[in-house]
Order: sequence, then C-alpha cells, then structure tokens
Amino acid sequence: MFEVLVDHIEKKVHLTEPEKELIRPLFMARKLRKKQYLLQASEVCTHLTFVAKGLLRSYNVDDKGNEHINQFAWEGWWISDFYSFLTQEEALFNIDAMEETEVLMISRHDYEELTLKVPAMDRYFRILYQNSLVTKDRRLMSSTTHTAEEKYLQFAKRYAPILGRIPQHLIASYLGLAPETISRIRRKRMTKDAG
Amino acid sequence: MFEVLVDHIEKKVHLTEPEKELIRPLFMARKLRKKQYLLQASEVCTHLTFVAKGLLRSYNVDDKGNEHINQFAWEGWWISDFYSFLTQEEALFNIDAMEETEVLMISRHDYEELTLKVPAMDRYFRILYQNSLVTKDRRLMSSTTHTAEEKYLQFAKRYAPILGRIPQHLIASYLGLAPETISRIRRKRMTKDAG
DNA sequence: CGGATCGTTGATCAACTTCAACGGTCGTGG
DNA sequence: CCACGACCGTTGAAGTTGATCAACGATCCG
Repeated sequence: MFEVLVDHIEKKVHLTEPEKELIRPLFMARKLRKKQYLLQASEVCTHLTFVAKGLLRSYNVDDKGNEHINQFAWEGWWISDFYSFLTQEEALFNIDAMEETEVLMISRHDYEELTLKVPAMDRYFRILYQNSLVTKDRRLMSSTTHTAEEKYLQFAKRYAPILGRIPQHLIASYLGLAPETISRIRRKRMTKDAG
Repeated sequence: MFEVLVDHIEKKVHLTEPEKELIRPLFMARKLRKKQYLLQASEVCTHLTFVAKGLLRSYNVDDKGNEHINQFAWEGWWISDFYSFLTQEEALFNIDAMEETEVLMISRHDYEELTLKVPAMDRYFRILYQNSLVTKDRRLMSSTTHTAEEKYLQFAKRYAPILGRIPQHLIASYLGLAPETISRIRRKRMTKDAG
C-alpha cells in the first residue's frame, strides 16, 4: 500500500532510499467502509489523505440541506478540506467513502516536517498543486461558460475511467445540476445517437 | 520594484542575501499601458508574471465572442496562463492591463532553474499554490451553490480594497453574470438600505 | 419480501439572460 | 473650449434554461 504512494511520488520527483524510509513512518494506513466518514464538517481536518484504493467524495451541505460535491478522489489522488488542514479551523466539507477504500494519511505536523526535511517532497507537492490549479481553473471556466449539456459531456470525457463507479445523481451534485437535468441530457443524446 | 517581490516572498519563506542575488537576474521588469496585452490566446505563455504595481485581468473568449474573466491580479499577485506556461502549448487565456502596470517576469526555463537551485522558492511556490487552491475551491463552491446576489456580495467583500478600480461589467464577467444583473442587484440593495 | 437507492418523466415555476433603448461622464482631437 | 465618440451603468419587457415538485418504475440487497 505504501508502494502505491511511493510510485505516485516518483512519477514527479526522485526519492533516495533513506528518504523513503524517512517518509514511511509519517503515514498511517486506514481502511474505510462504504459510507464511512473520513471527515465531517465542523471537525478540524487533521490529516492530508492519499487514496491507495477505492473512491471518496468531499462535499458540503448548504442551508437548505442540499449536498454539493466538491471533489471525487480515487486511486492516486489526495483529498482533504485543505482550508481546515492548513489553518486548523473548522472544516466546511464532509468527506466520505463511496466504496470500500484504503487510504494513507499524514498529519499536519508531519506534513510540515516532511516538507522541511525532504525538499523533494516540497517539490512534489508544488508540482501536484500546480497541476491541480490548472484543472480547477478549467472547471471554474466551465462552470460559468458552459451549458448543462456541455458540462455533463466534458465530465463524462474527463472521468471516463471511473464513470461507471459514480451514480448519476452524484455527478449532478458535482456539476451543480439537478439529477433530472442529467437524465434529460442523456435521453436527448440517446435518441440523437439512434436517429 | 524587485524589492516588492522580495518582500512578498519573505512573508512566506526566508531568503539569504546570496539567494536574493541569485534570484534578481532571473526576473525581467516590464511596463504595460492600459489595455496592453501581456499574453494573447493561441500564443504560448512563456513567463510567469508578478505584479509590482497596477492591475491585470486574464480572460477567455468563447465561441459567441463573450469574454469571461478568470482572474484579476494587482500588487503582490502572480498571473499567467498556467496550463500554457507548464506545457508550452497554446494559451487559452488573454491577459491584459486594466491600468498602467509594472510587472516582473520569469521565463519557464528560469522558473525551473530557480526552484531547483533555491529550495526555499520551491517551498514559496508550494505555499502560494496551496493558498490559491483554497480560494479556488471556495470560488467553485460559490459558483454552484450561491445565487447571483450572494456571489456579488461575496465578491464585493473579498475584493473591497480594489473594488473601486474594477468597472462593474468586468465584475459581472468575472462572476459569470450579465452586467444588467449586477446593476439590478445594486439597485435592490440601495432601496433596501434606504427603507 | 420490503426498504433503500437510483433513474425517469411530465408539468410548472423562478432566476437570470437577452434585447433594446437611454443617460451620464470622461478624455481627446479639432 | 467644445463636441464627439468611447465607455459605462441603468431600466423595462420578453425569452430561456434549468430547478422544483410529484409520481412512478427498476434494481439491489439484507
């Protein structure tokens, strides 16, 4: 399981054996059942978590009780309430498992330690965040410029590898659409493809 | 001008004098007139730019010719088409000056060099991107969960210090609203405050 | 078997956009 | 110094997209 993490890191930066040995004990492995919370809103997000296996979602709940999904994270992704993790203030997001999931977690303190002691990890996270910023920019742009249909099609394309693992109403929640809207878009496409 | 940059960096990480001297020649100073492009879509974004003075915007133009503003950057902010900068592919965004502006620019090559030679800068950018991710998350959440009015009020609050420097129709473009909508929201608020 | 979960369909409704026209202000060139 | 155009905000009326509400059908699983 730790190997999944190291493989992922080494796609971006080189790690020496001693560095790997330094990193290993900083991470804690954990298994989550389907529907189990990793974090609940108003707790403090104490750990950054890496997904070795399975699928998680982060979401917040608005005043009217509607859930809005912020992120899906599967094998090879990181997830957290980043704001809460950095500031140690109350989390706004909930995070829970959509499948049986295995994660590796690092605490705020150890994260700081890690980035200070292993500059390669500073670099790794810098590159990770860099890429993440690019995709967030795209998503943001998409959310204001695209129609419901365009958003859905783009999502389907981008998330093709795990599309089958995400129920439609959660895709709707992620895209900020009503589940009915997704349903109608798909019907329209079906008949179009058929005609 | 270089001092503005160094001050900004030293709010996040410590730099030694030799490091500062190493950094200085990597940046190129440039002045921009109002309306002058820093980058146009379909060019390659060759530099990361730091704003020492003035105000820039990045935006893209959709199929119908509508502009969608992605970011405002004023004193102390960085701006670029990050995707293009990282991949050296064609830029999707335009960047231009909304005021007389002074910037410091670093090339893709020197950026790589900088982060490799000065680990503190790897760390600086890591922290910068970290924070940026948090605000992007908030904005994304806001764009799907909030009404037009909530979005505008949130913007007005967050951008209070430079609100006077941004014309209303550009705020509309940033928020993904019609200019008329902003106008109506403000009117509603005025009469409300008066009553 | 029975409840939970998920998707579908139709009807109505609300928020925001679009279109069109107008008024004010600012800066610049004649 | 004034006149004109560019730029910006405002207002009203009509139009559209997607949300909401309500009901139903299918599948999965304990």
